[in-house]
Amino acid sequence: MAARHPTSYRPVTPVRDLLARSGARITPARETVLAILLEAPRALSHLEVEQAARQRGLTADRVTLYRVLDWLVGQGLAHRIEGQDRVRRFNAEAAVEHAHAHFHCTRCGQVFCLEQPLPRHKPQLPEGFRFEGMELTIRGLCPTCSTQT
Amino acid sequence: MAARHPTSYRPVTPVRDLLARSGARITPARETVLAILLEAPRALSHLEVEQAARQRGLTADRVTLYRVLDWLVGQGLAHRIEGQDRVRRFNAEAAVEHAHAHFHCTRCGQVFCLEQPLPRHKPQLPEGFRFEGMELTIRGLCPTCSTQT
DNA sequence: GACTATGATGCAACTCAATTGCATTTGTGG
DNA sequence: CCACAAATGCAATTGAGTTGCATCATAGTC
Ligand SMILES: [Mn+2]
Ligand SMILES: [Mn+2]
Ligand SMILES: [Zn+2]
Ligand SMILES: [Zn+2]
Repeated sequence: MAARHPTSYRPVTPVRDLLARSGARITPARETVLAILLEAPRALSHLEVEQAARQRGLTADRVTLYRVLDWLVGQGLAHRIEGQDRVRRFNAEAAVEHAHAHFHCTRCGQVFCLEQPLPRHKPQLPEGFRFEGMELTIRGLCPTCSTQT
Repeated sequence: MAARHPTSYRPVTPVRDLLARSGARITPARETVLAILLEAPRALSHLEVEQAARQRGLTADRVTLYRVLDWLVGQGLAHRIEGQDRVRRFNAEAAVEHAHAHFHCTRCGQVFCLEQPLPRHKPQLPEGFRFEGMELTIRGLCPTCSTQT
């Protein structure tokens, strides 16, 4: 409920709401990073998250951002895409389940989430293998890069 | 054709044959690495290749192995799988086209090539995106790891 | 078989994302 | 407001992969 003291008042944003469900602490770093991921049109690298965080006035250490990103993934609030360039990228888990493919631009490195759903059925695996999840990544050129020399 | 001098005789193995087609030089490092990849039952990391190479008596530098692996990929003689652990793994391009999925064990890190073919059709992409290729990686536990505590 | 040009290798230093250990700070339930 | 677990900051470290440049070896030519 709203506090009486204006200085302690903080609106319950959707972001804080999402974080609250985890039962863990709501910290500025977690709030800011999740907000960034939710608003991003594509998956962001740690570096991109760091820059966006600075723009929002967050002065968190690089390591904290790494830890926040990992934590968000662990909470199911974000997912992680492994690029072809050894850089991990993240975006918020949309309300819709994470069952979409990703597009990795081989020129600029950007990663886009595609509408393209993954094959719905679990793939046939040889005897003894246990399924956990799958990732479909398409390589190619993004609209910007494909129109350049 | 076979040389007359036994000391200079070298059999034309399938490996040398494959390398010869590239038009580039046939070197011990290239021969050994390609042989290793061809015989491997799964995709190997640079480190695994290095160890296998040592066992075969090849004393090549780490950097050379990196360069050989890249070169093999460039020649279409091998393909590269990007793991979830920021480690690249390689295996020889089978005679059959490389259109199979890979399985990445989340416990031991091993990568297996699956029979499972990729979706044959190019996926539908939003306007402006250009397709180059795709990679389907399944996460889970390998037979060995799935039977352990 | 020796000669040579060019492509391959060795070596050391470097890059860069990500991780770890530990001291300090901070969010939150009571 | 307090206590304490949880989160953060900082510095050092890891580990895969890359780069520049000097040296060496393959394969074509004589
Ligand atoms: Mn996504
Ligand atoms: Mn394969
Ligand atoms: Zn691009
Ligand atoms: Zn395993």
